[in-house]
Amino acid sequence: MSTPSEARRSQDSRLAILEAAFAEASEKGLHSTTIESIAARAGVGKQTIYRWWKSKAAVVLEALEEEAARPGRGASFPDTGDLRADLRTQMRGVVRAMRTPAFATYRGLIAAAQADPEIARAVNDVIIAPRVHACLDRLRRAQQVGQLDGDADLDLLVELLYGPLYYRLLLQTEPVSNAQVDAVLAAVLPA
Amino acid sequence: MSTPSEARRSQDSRLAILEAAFAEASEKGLHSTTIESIAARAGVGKQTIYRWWKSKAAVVLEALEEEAARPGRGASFPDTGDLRADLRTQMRGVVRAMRTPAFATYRGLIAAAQADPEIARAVNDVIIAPRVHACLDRLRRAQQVGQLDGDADLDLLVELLYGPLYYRLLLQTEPVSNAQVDAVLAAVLPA
Amino acid sequence: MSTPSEARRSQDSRLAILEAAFAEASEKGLHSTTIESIAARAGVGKQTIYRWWKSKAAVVLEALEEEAARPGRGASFPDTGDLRADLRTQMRGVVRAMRTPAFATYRGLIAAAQADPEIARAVNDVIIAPRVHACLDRLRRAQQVGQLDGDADLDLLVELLYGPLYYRLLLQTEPVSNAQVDAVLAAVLPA
Amino acid sequence: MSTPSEARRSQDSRLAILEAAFAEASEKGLHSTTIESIAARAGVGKQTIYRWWKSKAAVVLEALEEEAARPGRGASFPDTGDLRADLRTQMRGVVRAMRTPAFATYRGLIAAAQADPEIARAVNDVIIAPRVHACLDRLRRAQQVGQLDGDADLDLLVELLYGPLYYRLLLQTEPVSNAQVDAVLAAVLPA
DNA sequence: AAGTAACCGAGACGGTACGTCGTGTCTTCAC
DNA sequence: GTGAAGACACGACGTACCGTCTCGGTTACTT
Repeated sequence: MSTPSEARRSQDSRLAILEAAFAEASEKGLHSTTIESIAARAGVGKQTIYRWWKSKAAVVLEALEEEAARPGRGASFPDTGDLRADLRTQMRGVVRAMRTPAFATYRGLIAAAQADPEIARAVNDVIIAPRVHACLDRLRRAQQVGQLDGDADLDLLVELLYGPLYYRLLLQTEPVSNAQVDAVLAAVLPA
Repeated sequence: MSTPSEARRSQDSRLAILEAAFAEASEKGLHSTTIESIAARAGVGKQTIYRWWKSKAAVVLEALEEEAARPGRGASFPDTGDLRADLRTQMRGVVRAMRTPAFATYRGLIAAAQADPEIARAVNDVIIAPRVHACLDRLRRAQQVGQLDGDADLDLLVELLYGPLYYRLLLQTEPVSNAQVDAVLAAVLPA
Repeated sequence: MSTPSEARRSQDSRLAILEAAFAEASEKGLHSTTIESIAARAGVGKQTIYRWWKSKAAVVLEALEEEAARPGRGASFPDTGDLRADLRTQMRGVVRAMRTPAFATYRGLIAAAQADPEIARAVNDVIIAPRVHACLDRLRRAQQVGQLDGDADLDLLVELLYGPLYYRLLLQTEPVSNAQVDAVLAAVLPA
Repeated sequence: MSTPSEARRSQDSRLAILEAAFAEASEKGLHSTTIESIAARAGVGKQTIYRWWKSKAAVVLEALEEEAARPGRGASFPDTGDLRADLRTQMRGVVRAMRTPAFATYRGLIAAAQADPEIARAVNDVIIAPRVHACLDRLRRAQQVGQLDGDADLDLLVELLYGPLYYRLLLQTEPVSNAQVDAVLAAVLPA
C-alpha cells in the first residue's frame, strides 16, 4: 500500500485516518463514505490519504484489519475436542457477527471487490484466508482423531459450511440464523 | 417501475435505453456505467431515464431481464427423470454462465444490492427467485418419484448446492469449476 | 465568452455571478478572489461559471463592465468648449476614480493581463479603447475649432496625458494627484 | 531579505536558486513559476528558499538583479553632451529591452506588485529608482549646461518621457517602438 | 579534536483551490 | 404532453502548491 518513504510516515495521521474511516463506514456505509469525509473527520489533508492508499476501500479494509487485530477478535477456532460442537459455536458466532455494523462494512468491501481485483485480493488475504485456514486446521485435527474421514475433502467442507451463510448474506434471500447453521451442520456432518 | 402514463410511452426510447444500458455495463462494468453514458449512447434525454426507472441498477436489471427473455435463456430446469444428472447439467450451465460478461453485470447488481435494499429486492424477484423456484419444482418432482426423501429440507438443499458456487464467485477465493459442481453433488446427494 | 447555447442560459445565475464577482473583487482584491468564493456567494455551481467564462478575470471584467454600464458611468467626455478645462475636469475625475476600490479591481485586471493575452485584449476592448476614443473625439473637436494644431498627433497626445497617470498608478512610485494632472497639462498643452 | 546567520549561508544553493528562478520565469512566466518548481530545478529543499526569501517574487527579483549586474547592464545613462541624442539612445535601448524575455519577467513582477505592496517597494528600490536617478542626474547635468530651463520640473519630465512607454507596455494598446520614442521626444523636448 | 549548532536536501504534513465528472432536477423547444 | 437536449445546484473527485514541520547528513564555528 505504500510507495513514499515509510520511515517518515506520521503514525498519528495513519491512526486518525483508520479510526475515522472505520467510524464513517460504520455510520454511513462504505458507499457513502468519501475520502473527503474521512480526511475531514481525521483532521488530515486528503493528499495524506491518497499518498498511502489507492482507494477508500483500501483504507477501510486496513481500518477493519486494525480493528480485528484487537484482543480476542482473531481468526482462532474453538477446539473442545468435539468438532460438531465447535463448528456450531463458531458458526453461530459468525451469524451473530453478520448482524453487526462492522459486518455491513465488510459486506461493502465484498461489493467493492466485484469491480476491483486489487480489493478482491486484499479482502481475501486480510479477512477470508486467515479464517479459512483456522477452520481447515480445526478440520485437520478432527481428521487426526478420527472424527472425520481421512479422505474427506476439507476445502469442499468449508465451502459447504459457509457457502449457505454467504449465499443468504449476499443474495439477501432471507436472514442468516442459528437454525440455518444447525440444518447445514446436520446435512454436512451426519452423525 | 412506472408512474407516468405508460400508454404514451415511447417503445423506441425504452428499447434504445435497455440496449445501451446492457452494452455499457458489459463493456465497462456496472460501476462505471453512468446514467449519462446510457442516455448519450441511447440518444435519449436523461429525463427519459429518470422518468421510468429509479436508478441505473434498475435500468440494467431490466436490460438483463430483456436479454434473458430470449429463446432458451429462461429459468427452466432440465428434467430427464434422473435428478443427479439434471442438477449436474444445470449447475454446469451455471458455471459456464458465470464466466460470461453478462454475468459480470449480474455480479455488479449483487454488489449494488449490498447498499440498496430496493435493488436487493428487485434482483431477487427478477433473477434469483424464479430460478430457485424452478429448482425447487424439480426437487419436489424428484421427491414424488422417491429419488429424494419425503422429509428432505428442499430450501436447505438449494443453499447447499448453490451456496458454494456463489461463495467462490463473490468472495473470489478461486474460480468456479465443473469439478466443484461434481464434488458438491457427491457430498450433498450421496448415492 | 460563450460556447453552449446562449438561449437556454439562466439570466438569474448570470447576474448573481457578476454581482458576487464584483463584490468579492472589491472586498478582497482580484488575486484572492476565487472561482469557488464567487460561486458560493452567488449561490451557484462552479460549473456554471466554468461553462460561460474561461477565467476569473473574464468574470470580473464582465462584472466591471456591467457596473460601468450604469447611468452616467460611461466613457463620455465633458465638452464645455474649453479643451484645457475639459481635460482638467476629466483627468481629475480619473485621479479620483483611481482611489476607489473598483479601480483596485481594474488594476488587478491589468496585472492579470500581463500573463494572459486574452485578458489583455478584453481589458482593452471593454475599458480602455472606449475611453481613448471618447478622448480622441474631444481632441478632434478641439482641432476643428482651432484650439489645437491641425497636424497635432492626437494618439501621441493621449499617451502623453494619461501615460504619466498610469506610470504612477502601476509602478507605484508615488500617488497620483491633481497637482500631477495640472503639471502634465501645463507641459503638454502650453497656453 | 535575511534573518538567519548570513555567514553560514550556502552560496552554491543561493546561486542555484537564482539561476533556476530566472530560467523558470523566463520559460513559463512568473505566474506559473512556483516555489516548488524552483526548488526542484535548483536541487534544493523548499525550506532553503523560504528561509531566505519571503515570496517567489522576491527570489525572481533578486535573480533579475543578479542578471542585470552583468557587464554593461547597469542603470548608467549615456552622456555625449547632447541631451536629446542621449535620451534617444537610452530610450531606444529601453524599447529594445522591452522585447526581451527578461522583460516579460519584469512585467510579471510589476503585475505581482499590484497585489503586494512589499513587492511594489522592492521592484521600485531595485529596478526603477536607480534608473530614474540616473536619468535625473543626466537631466540635471543638461540643466547645468543650459540645455534645459533652470526651473524645469525634472520629475515631471521623467514621467512624460517614460509614461508613454509603460502605458503601451502594460496596457498593451500597441507595441512600443522607436517611432514612439521619437514622437515623445519631439513633443516633450521641443527644439 | 570533539562537540554542537546551523544549514542543507528531502519530502510528509494540514490546507485551499483547482477544474472535471456525475448526480438528479428543471427549463426550453420540436413534434 | 412526451421526448431530446442540456443548463442548473450540488458534492466529490484526484491534483497542484502553499507554507510549516520533521528528519538525517553534512559543515564550520566553539571550547
